[in-house]
Amino acid sequence: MPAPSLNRPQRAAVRTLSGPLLVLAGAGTGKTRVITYRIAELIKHGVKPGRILAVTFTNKAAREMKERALGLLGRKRRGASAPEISTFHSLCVRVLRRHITLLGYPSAFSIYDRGDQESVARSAIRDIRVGHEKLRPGDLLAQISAWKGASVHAEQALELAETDKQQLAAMAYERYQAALRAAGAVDFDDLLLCTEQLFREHPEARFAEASRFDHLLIDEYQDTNGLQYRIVRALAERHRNICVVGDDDQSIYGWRGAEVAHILGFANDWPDAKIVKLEDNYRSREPILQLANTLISHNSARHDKKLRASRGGGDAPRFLRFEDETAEAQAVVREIRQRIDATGEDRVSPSDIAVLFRTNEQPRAFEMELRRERVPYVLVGGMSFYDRKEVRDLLAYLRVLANPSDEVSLLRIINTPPRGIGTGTVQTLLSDAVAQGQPLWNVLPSALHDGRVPHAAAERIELFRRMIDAYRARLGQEPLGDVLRQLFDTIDYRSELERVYKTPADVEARWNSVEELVNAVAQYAARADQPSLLGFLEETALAGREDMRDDKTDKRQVHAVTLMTLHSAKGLEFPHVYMVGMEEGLLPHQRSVADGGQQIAEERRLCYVGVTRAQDTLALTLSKARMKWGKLRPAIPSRFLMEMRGETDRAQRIAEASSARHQEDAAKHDGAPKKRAAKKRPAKRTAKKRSAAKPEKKPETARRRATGSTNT
DNA sequence: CCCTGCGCTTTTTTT
DNA sequence: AAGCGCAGGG
Repeated sequence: MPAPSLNRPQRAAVRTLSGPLLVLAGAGTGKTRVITYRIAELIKHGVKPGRILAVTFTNKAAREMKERALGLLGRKRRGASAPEISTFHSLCVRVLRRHITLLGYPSAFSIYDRGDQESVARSAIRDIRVGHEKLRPGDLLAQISAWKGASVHAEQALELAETDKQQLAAMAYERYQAALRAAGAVDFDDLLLCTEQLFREHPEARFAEASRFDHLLIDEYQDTNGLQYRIVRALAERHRNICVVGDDDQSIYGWRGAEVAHILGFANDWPDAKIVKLEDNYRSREPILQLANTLISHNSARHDKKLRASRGGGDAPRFLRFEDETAEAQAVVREIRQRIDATGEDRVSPSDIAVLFRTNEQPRAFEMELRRERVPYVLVGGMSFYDRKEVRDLLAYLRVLANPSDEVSLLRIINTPPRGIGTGTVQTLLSDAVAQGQPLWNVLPSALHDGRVPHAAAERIELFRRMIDAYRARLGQEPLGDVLRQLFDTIDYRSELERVYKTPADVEARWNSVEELVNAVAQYAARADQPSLLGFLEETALAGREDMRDDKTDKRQVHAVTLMTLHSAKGLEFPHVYMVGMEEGLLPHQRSVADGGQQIAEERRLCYVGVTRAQDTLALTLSKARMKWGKLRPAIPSRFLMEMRGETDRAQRIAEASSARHQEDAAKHDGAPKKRAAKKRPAKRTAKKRSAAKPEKKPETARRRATGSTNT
């Protein structure tokens, strides 16, 4: 790796080897490079690598940083201990593995991902409903996440809840959390929440963890939430060697509880902090940076800084408008094709191109066109390997082996493949489990004596239970890969695939995933120091959204156009960027238009992040109309397009038009349920049936009702 | 118990 | 347009 020289402020940051250090750095100024060089510098000055902890935003960033830091030190050091570089979540998992029993969780706790969380959320809200005021799993999870980010536990949420919806969510939160605890499971937020609680309630554990490191470095500090902030403080208060790096203009995770106040208040938290500003942008050509600077200047509450472009020249960014999203995708993809096919200096490698968008439904049209034009592409954050149904099924088996209390996983596999244990039987057993306050797994043996469970089903359950137990017993004894292969053989998953999927090609594709999973386990077993099923599951849970580190996929990706959301693009750069769907309702997103102020500012930062990803060329595209639920809707150009060109008045008018339209939509949305309720007889009937138990939708009654149903 | 088809709802970003 | 829940037949 060539070592480009550092400029003066960068050097100053790298050479500050102790004490609190804040690096306030704009986009493309070499933030990550400062951290990497500083790690290498510390080691050169005799700090043991193992005493350094660096925290990054993604696992991918962590891997890359580790590579580079070790590269700077030369190969001979590779054998020695390495600095610890990981995400907050990985860090917390490791802490919790050592201490979580102090909090009453099993040491083999499961980590629930989004899909698992939705299952739990769904059953938590099942009968919490007042009038037409209902809660959707997604809404509940968002609210819970917001509370957890602010360290609000379930019991406190009830008191804090203000709106009716929040009241409902608070009640569901209690159930949700109870279900997780009963399953010996934690969700992603719990990883942080539990760690914070551990540090607060068990000083000896905090001391042990804080003593592992003498230097702490944190990248993307503007995106830390309250939990992360307190964990950082707990870890750094002893040695005070804390270096944080970030850019307040790139704070885009406010919805997850991130607060810019943490980076802006760093100097207050650590009064002796040294502050370094980086304002020389080495990434983007001057006209691109100009656009970005003008755009972000529309945000009022920010640390004022102007980025200087060190790369002059370059084309002015283009603004392109199309009839609809199909035309938009066609035009962009056709242009990409031409750039790839060009000869000589104009030739562009697919991997130098990125298409950035706001929401996950946008790439659909682009995928279609890219396939049609046979342009290689990678969709980042889309359906990953670990989201495939067959992989999730088999992973559920593994998770039950590791932790039989894991109810979501147990429910998923108890009749997959179908083995004659129907929903009726499962419901009976589930209510037994609830009545006895036991995990479902523990009441399975009682099925044989439970008169309500059909004899045939009870026998199937017993077979299933013994099978799982037998494999559990083999876990520590035989190689992991062998055990799993035989397990998948025993349940005859191959036949299940043949039954469900009609064409041989489908079956083959699905079976390939199964084999890939077995391979992934084998690879893990070969790589890990002390391979364990738990370790494997932990890796898949934390890195699941990323692509598997499969050589084949890696090679394909090297030559592919990147499709991703603006959020995933943070920290990356591409020579050629297309920002698509630059419309009101998408960017800024509808839900931010509703709230105005704060939220629009975050959308503006998101747009800023997008623009500053581009090195050489940038195209911003939009459609005049866009399909929504099968209907074509006219679109308003994004106010940000006007803002970045300095047309502030026009931007203002668009903002007004956009809110007006949002009001209309909201009115329509509110009116619709009335119509539906009036139109539909069946709806009335259900309402009548329930009416005996269902009073008006008052908050207090709502609480009583839903609390009552918690017991059932 | 298991499968199919119909109708209803659907509005963001992710470790 | 698509995924989910529910009803009805094998």
